[in-house]
Amino acid sequence: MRHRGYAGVGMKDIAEASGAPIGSLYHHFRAGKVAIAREALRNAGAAYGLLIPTIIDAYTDLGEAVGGVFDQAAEDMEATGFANMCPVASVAAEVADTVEELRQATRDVFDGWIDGGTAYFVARGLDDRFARDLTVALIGALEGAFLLARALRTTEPLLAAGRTLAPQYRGIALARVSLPPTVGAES
Amino acid sequence: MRHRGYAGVGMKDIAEASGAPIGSLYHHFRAGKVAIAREALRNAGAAYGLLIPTIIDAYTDLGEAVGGVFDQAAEDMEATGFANMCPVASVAAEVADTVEELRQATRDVFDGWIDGGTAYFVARGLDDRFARDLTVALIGALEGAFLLARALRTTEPLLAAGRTLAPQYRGIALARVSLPPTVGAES
DNA sequence: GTCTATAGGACGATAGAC
DNA sequence: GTCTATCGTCCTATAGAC
Repeated sequence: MRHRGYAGVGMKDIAEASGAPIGSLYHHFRAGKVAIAREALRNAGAAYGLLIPTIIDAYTDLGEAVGGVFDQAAEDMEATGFANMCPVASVAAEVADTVEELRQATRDVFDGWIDGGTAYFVARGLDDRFARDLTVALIGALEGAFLLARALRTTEPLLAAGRTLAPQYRGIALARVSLPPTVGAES
Repeated sequence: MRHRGYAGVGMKDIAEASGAPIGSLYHHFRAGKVAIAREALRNAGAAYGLLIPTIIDAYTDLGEAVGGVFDQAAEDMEATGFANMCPVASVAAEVADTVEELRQATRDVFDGWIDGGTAYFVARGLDDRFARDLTVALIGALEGAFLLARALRTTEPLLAAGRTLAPQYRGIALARVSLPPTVGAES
């Protein structure tokens, strides 16, 4: 679904990919396709929520950390042949104006990432409001750079975002603490 | 198409919206739906290419200019009820891995915006490479913030992006020249 | 609970009268 | 060039045998 979009993937595809026949899907997800998509978004959200904090955990300087996030993203993207890096973004763009129930699911995922990231940065010693702005801007810049990189098939957008965002944070220290266990785990 | 996605809009919808019957569409666009989408992307790209430069043209300080872009975007978005601000982004996300021909069309649009924006900033006195990084990062940050804002139905992502990007550019002067006539006009 | 068969309708595309 | 009628295929969802 991250590759073909919500409207672009059929129940037949889901059945084929999961190995189960269509009837079984409707037995477990009585609400049909929307329910499956909702679950998929929830799962993807939980799985990816810790990704940014995990990368940043290796750094003690905020500038290097931010640069590291985009460098890592660029590397991964090139290694995977510019596949879709974020399992939520393309669906979010598609359903925001059309399937209100799924829009809410994507909102919950993003809210979870923002709250989790903010809590992580606060735990690392940053001010509340600063941590939240940074998290929101970081996720936004990443999603936008992913979009451009996939369309252009170049890592330039990711590298440019890193070069643009990182320098101003050089010299801001990140306190050395380990990942809090609950960060971003739930939406 | 910006609202419902490429797969989500049918030829019937296009015919209805345009007033012409389906047969006429296939007469003018022999390649069918893909050709129509390609043209729509080209048009949207040309129409929106001058948008950022137009906003920035009112400023002489780069920091205020960048802040102004995001503030303006936030205002527009709230005023339109969080409708899709960019007619290319959602389609780009959808077709990047699926319809190669349309991926190339979105690439051409983005390339045009990047080249046009870079040329604009250079005309305003910025260094080549700096201008290009700034343009790419700006477009990326905008697209990402649009995505988050539509999902969350909040202007926070746009405002946070502005607060995060703008301050480092305060004090950098933009030379006072008018818009070059060719900027971003063609892909 | 699992799975097959199929309903009912929308899809992109075409044929061909005007 | 314009438009209508329709093709064949695919869709989501369901019914019902096992």
